[in-house]
Amino acid sequence: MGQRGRKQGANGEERRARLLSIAADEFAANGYFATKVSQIVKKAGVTQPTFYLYFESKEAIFQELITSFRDKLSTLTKNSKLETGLDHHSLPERIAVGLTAILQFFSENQNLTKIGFFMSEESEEIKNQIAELITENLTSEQRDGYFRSDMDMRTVAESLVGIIERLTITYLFQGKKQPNELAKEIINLLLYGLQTK
Amino acid sequence: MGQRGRKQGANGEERRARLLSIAADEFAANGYFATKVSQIVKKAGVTQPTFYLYFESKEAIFQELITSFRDKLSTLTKNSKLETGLDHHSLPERIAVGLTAILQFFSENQNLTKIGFFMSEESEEIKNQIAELITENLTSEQRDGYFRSDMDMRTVAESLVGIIERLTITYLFQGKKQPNELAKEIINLLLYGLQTK
Amino acid sequence: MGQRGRKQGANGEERRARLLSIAADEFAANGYFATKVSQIVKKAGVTQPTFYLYFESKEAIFQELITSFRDKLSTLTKNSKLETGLDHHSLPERIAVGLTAILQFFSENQNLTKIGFFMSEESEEIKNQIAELITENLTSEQRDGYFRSDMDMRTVAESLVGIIERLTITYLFQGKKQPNELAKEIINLLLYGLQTK
Amino acid sequence: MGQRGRKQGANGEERRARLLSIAADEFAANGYFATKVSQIVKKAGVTQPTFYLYFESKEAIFQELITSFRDKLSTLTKNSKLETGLDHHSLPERIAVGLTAILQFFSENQNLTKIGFFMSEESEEIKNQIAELITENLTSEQRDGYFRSDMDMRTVAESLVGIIERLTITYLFQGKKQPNELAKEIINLLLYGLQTK
DNA sequence: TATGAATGAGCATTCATTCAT
DNA sequence: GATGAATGAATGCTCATTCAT
Repeated sequence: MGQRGRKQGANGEERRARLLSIAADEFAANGYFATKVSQIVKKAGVTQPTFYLYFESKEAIFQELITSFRDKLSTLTKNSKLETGLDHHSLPERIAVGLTAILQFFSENQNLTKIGFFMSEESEEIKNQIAELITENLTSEQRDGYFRSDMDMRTVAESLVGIIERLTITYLFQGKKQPNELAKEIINLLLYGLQTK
Repeated sequence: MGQRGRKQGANGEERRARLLSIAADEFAANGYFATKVSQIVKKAGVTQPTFYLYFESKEAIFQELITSFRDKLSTLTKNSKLETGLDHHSLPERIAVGLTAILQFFSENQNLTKIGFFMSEESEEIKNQIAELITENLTSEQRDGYFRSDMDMRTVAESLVGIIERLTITYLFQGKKQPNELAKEIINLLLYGLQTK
Repeated sequence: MGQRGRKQGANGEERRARLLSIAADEFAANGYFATKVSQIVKKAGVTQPTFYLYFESKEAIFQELITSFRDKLSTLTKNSKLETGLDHHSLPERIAVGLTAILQFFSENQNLTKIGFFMSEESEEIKNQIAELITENLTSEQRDGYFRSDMDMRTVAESLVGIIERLTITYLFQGKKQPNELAKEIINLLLYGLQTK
Repeated sequence: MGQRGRKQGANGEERRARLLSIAADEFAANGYFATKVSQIVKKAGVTQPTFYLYFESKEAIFQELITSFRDKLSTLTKNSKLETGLDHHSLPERIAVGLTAILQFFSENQNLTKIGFFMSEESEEIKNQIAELITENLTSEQRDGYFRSDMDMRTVAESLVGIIERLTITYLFQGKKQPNELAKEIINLLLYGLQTK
């Protein structure tokens, strides 16, 4: 036997997944344009035509990564909505749960996050979508009396997105802080502010 | 006569500035890779060799734009440092001054801001630099007792940078809010937080 | 059961014929180069390796179609030779018989005719061969006194081939005229000409 | 001086014309698909980008050749219309003038003729257009009493086109007959037919 | 100072064909 | 007999950059 001329256990699905993963590495490292199909296939140990066996085009594989990111993030964001009837004491830690999950996802999927959140033309759109979802959650929570009533929750949501994206890069991706730590700090800042007590 | 084949009053300096400005338009609109030197010169009404008379390369003109952005932003950020001895009442509006100036600059230089803040490989570096400067300011201000002492000012600075970048795109560039309005909202959020009073 | 993954009753011969027929469709519709083996097999519901089980190559299947056309046409042309001893009255309709048979064949085998007569590199050769055969017939018939003796029968034969090919496309393939009608018109023109009587 | 790195006297227009001419050679010899841009530029002694300096694409240069052929042929065909009031004696030689001009054009532009008349997807369209123009001429001439009134002139026109295309290939392009000879023979056949007098 | 003309180097994509099973 | 998977070898086209003038 010996699998001559073929990578160990490389059936179609695996090959596809492997290409997708390597493509994510490359796109994340070099950006869309500087990433060459030739590099991807080289690292995957296949030839160029094989690439086109699994993906329509370079653009298509990139889109697939983005869509994957967007879908997962959407779900996580929707799931982070607070239930009603919480008492104010438990609020911070309840919020932390959803935020930690999102940061955890970013932490575990750095390449995907870089691509979807920072390098694609759709990044803005994705962030807008997330901000929109967060706005819905916050507004609803504001009505439940969890937050000050004199603030525009869309602005808060956009700010939160900005904070998340920035701290994700500077702390999470650098391994300087853990998702739950970061979540707590963000919440601490956003709930109580900087003012001297 | 005498000006045939040449734009009215297009001496070297003007031509250079014109190229730089058009390049900023193009880079901001299409990104680095999708912007072609051929497009820039076409819009500028000059030939390709002329472009290389003024700029070393496509990369070089891009860098020049970035450097210009970085320098101006650095200066503004440094200038936003608070003087000592302020009383707590005037704090918010004093902070707003510097922040407004920065947002004003972004608002008036959208192309440059897009390029320097959102599309270049140096964007991270620039934001880090800004965050560093802000951290210094905040830490100093914290020591002056303006802010809670139990918060890591680097994290706050990074958060602030994130908020600024996000609101710049979603509100400032859309013309939805003015620099000073936005500055106030940001400060309001960061000083007092979301908690129900 | 037992036929799973295989078209009902698709034994080797049938499958081969099916591929041949579909290939004829495709070649006739799109030409040699624009026809892809992948298309042919897709329409035939088989895989590419199966194609190569029945045919040496894309070129080979094309050649087989051409050869088939050429052989059938040769036979028909040879059969259209007039017998000796005809009287001049019956001449036109006797000629019409052979010509009709050829046009009938074209009409019933449009794909094959397009391929063999109009799209292959051998088309010229095929037409030459037909012209040669017709020349023999005409010359023989000229010797029998059926035609003017002052005309070069090779030129006439080539002209006839030209007329046939043109009217085949413009009338026969469009369904505008029937083989026997067309035959009569051609003969009418070639025998009596355009001159005002 | 010495024109180093540049072909003798190769300004833009000449280069373009040279490429066009070589492309005509190649297309005529090998067909559209088998002709590679790389071959054309090699024979022209330029690089591939130079090709794209003058032509949008391989398709575009091919179309330019076809359009050129079509336009010239259209003009010649229109010019071949007979004036009214000719007496029947001079008819044949008057017809011969226009036909000779067309054949002369084919003879002097073999490559262009091959491409436009025999190898392009538009060939049918071009022939139809020519047949249409000829039909107009013939019908008008028929009304002037030059031709039998019981024949459908569209059919005759198509037949004439068929004859012309065939004899062009077999006699003209082979150098076996001159345009005027061929014109006379065609007219002789079409006017008087094959019948024994 | 300015340009018409040219190119080196590269890239995404295609397709007929072939193994190993 | 049949196929899932793979590829060798091209090919059209692009673009930043540079001469010769």
